[in-house]
Amino acid sequence: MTPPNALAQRLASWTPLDADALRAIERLCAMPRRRLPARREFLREGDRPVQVHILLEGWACRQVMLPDGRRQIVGFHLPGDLLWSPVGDVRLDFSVLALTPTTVVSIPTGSFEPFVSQHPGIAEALAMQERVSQAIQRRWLVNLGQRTAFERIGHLFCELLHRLEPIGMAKGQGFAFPVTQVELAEATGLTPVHVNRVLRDMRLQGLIGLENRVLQILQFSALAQRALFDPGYLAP
Amino acid sequence: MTPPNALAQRLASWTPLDADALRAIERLCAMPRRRLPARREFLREGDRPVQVHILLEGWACRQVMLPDGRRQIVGFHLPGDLLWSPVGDVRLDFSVLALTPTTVVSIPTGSFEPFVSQHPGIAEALAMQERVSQAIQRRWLVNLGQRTAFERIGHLFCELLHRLEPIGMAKGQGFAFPVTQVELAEATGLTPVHVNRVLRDMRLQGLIGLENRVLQILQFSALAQRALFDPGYLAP
DNA sequence: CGCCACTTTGAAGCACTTCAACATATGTGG
DNA sequence: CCACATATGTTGAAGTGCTTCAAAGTGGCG
Repeated sequence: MTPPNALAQRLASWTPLDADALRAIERLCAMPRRRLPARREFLREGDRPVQVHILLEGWACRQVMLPDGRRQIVGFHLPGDLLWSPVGDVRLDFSVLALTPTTVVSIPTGSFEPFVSQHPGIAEALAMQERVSQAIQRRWLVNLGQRTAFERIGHLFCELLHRLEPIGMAKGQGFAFPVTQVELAEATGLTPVHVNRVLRDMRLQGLIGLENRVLQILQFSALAQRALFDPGYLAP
Repeated sequence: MTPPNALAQRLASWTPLDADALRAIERLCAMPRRRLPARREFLREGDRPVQVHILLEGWACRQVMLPDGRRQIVGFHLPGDLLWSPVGDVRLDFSVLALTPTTVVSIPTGSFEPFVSQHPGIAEALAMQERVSQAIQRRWLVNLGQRTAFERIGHLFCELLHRLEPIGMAKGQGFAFPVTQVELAEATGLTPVHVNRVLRDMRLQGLIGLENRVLQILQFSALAQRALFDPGYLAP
């Protein structure tokens, strides 16, 4: 389904990569993979994973739980995303959950580090991808802090379209959207009930279509404008 | 006032550093410094700084502005924090503003990279500090998404006490707190009016004292409990 | 078929906002 | 050093965006 080299496609979108680097990435993705069913927890808060984990196929999310059961989704992961790379003996302060059936490749740090240092182009691409991830995280903070429910959801939809396009997972203005309304609520800091009402309004206004887990953004520019979406933070 | 080597103090709190590494940090901090008055913008959204900027003295904050004037503070910077290090040609998606008079040291990338690679201990300490910064960012997201006004403010106070302690900027349970109520509102996604009322409640309940820009946490464990604060994410 | 997860809608409530006014610090120029 | 302007803090009253509670409808899957 997804081309085997989602990672190569992502990295190449940041910096041009030569054939040598692309072959190296292929080799890396040939390492032991793991397939997970939807809704399976892959990494758990408190773990100290010793490998580099990269998502190759499917959607996943990062979440933090509070002791009283409240849960916040702090990010969505798409193919080519770095789920985690160990540093020192830092513990995971979040969990990673598959949202669809996924494929993850797990690379021993001992194989990953020389690989990166031997290919400066790849190192730079990884660094840029990391910076963009951080920018996305900041933008989520702005969303939760300053935006209305409509803006939060609209902004998320615009962001996802922009992230899915370069990896070939968008068809025109639409894409497969495996996130339930409950999860959408946990990502936007709203209640599922209110998410449902906002989605209804967006549909009634002809801005989006959402059926059978497929999201169509029918009027992108109108939605982007009302959600104050500016893609500048997603691409250097 | 602040010891000249706030950076050394911070890095050493992550990994033991030998005398050689400490001398190297001294040399680094001897590079051209800049002093800024309070409320001066240091880095501006859209900039492409070419140097590594490290905060040595004073408080600063990161903020993102929306086109309609709404503003979100996405983080507070304390002495020893890395304000920015350039990667590729990524643009800043946020601004950095001094909250007190500050001292910043700006190091050319050409001097910084060899310095890091020659001292693996420092590289590791920097990497851990970076990871903790990201964990803080995630925790802020959880705050804005899931927590009540009381919990947001209480959690922030607990976090700041924990961050200020290891750099010697806390006296017992108190510390200088240069953040205005307007800024506190912009950091917590609330209105200044409501921040004021929550602070009044905290005072009336004997949890905190806040006068003349000095914050006293009078009952830390009670505040931490009511704010669901768990310091695990701040230290490995 | 029947279960369970997800979606949808209504009605009532509340945490936080908005608006407005005043009080208190902070700073600045004459 | 005072007079004035401006930033910051404080309080009240009214409004609202979102939540909470409750119930019913829909769809996928063993």
